[in-house]
Amino acid sequence: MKTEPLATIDTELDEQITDLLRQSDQRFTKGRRALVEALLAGGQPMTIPQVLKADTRLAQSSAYRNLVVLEAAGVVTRIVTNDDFARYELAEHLTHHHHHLICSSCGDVADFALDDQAEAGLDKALHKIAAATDFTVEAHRLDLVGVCSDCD
Amino acid sequence: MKTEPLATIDTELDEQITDLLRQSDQRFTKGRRALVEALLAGGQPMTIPQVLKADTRLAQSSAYRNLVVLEAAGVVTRIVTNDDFARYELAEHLTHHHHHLICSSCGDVADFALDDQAEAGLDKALHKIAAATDFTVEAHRLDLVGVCSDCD
DNA sequence: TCCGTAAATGAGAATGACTATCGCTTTAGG
DNA sequence: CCTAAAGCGATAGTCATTCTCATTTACGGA
Repeated sequence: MKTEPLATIDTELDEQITDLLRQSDQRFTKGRRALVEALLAGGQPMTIPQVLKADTRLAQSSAYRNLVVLEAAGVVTRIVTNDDFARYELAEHLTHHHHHLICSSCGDVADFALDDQAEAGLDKALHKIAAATDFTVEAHRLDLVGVCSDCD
Repeated sequence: MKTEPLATIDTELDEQITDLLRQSDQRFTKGRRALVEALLAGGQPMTIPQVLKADTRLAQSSAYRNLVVLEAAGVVTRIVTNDDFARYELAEHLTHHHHHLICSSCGDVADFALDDQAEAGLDKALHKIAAATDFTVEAHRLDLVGVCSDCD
């Protein structure tokens, strides 16, 4: 595995990820670093084929396996839309809270953020709901479903 | 295909569905009616195995095929979580706008509604976002992810 | 009511994203 | 430098979902 990163993982991020992995008794290996770099460079949730294409040094089986490891460690998030492939992106606590624009035609996903006021209002409403159910709420997920400009 | 419905489709709903299907050049056949009845009786998003178990007269291949037809016609909605099975429920315009509580452990899904004020605020914020993107927004999807009481 | 045709059905085969296996390689750490 | 455990990657396997196709059903005209 050579080292010609698609994107640079700064020291802070590196330490955060190393830490998260260590908590799952896992190492931040070159292959896993390459995955994170590819996701970082991608700038949007990526399917495994996209990741493999972005960095042809990655083996398919290892990519699948390591993305599972990274997800279990809380480093990446798996997003599942209606198309055939799952998508991955860096977890929110390594980036920032955001939401998704999902194309109902091609399944592509882009990120967007709600303004603070709207997010706060949403949070408040959600807390009320959470309190009224027997669910232990961990997170909320807000997606906009539509048709992207490519498919239009 | 006998007729011993799990739930009763009232005349209005029947007409709505027949209409939706007709718009896709499809008929509201007995098998499709049985699917809708099973979903209606289920009261929550159901996997195909659950549907088949609820009505053993249904053939697996037909259930899969007809749920695709019903989805294309806008009669049902396909919900995909992180577990292995897709789930289906009656489309919102046949029921009412609502959201989902998704169990991150078992994948089970329950419905909930936001109070009107919160929903209105969310809608407003979302419209602003939609206007700022090159997405043609069709719908929004808000899920709460957590752990259900069974898995806790 | 009786056909003829087109759609729907259902049993089984095929597809393909994803997972498991397993021998080889790399790494940590004494 | 050595050793044991962890990671790697090629390949085989799994299983939800889709496809195939022969049979059955149902709509519409005569």
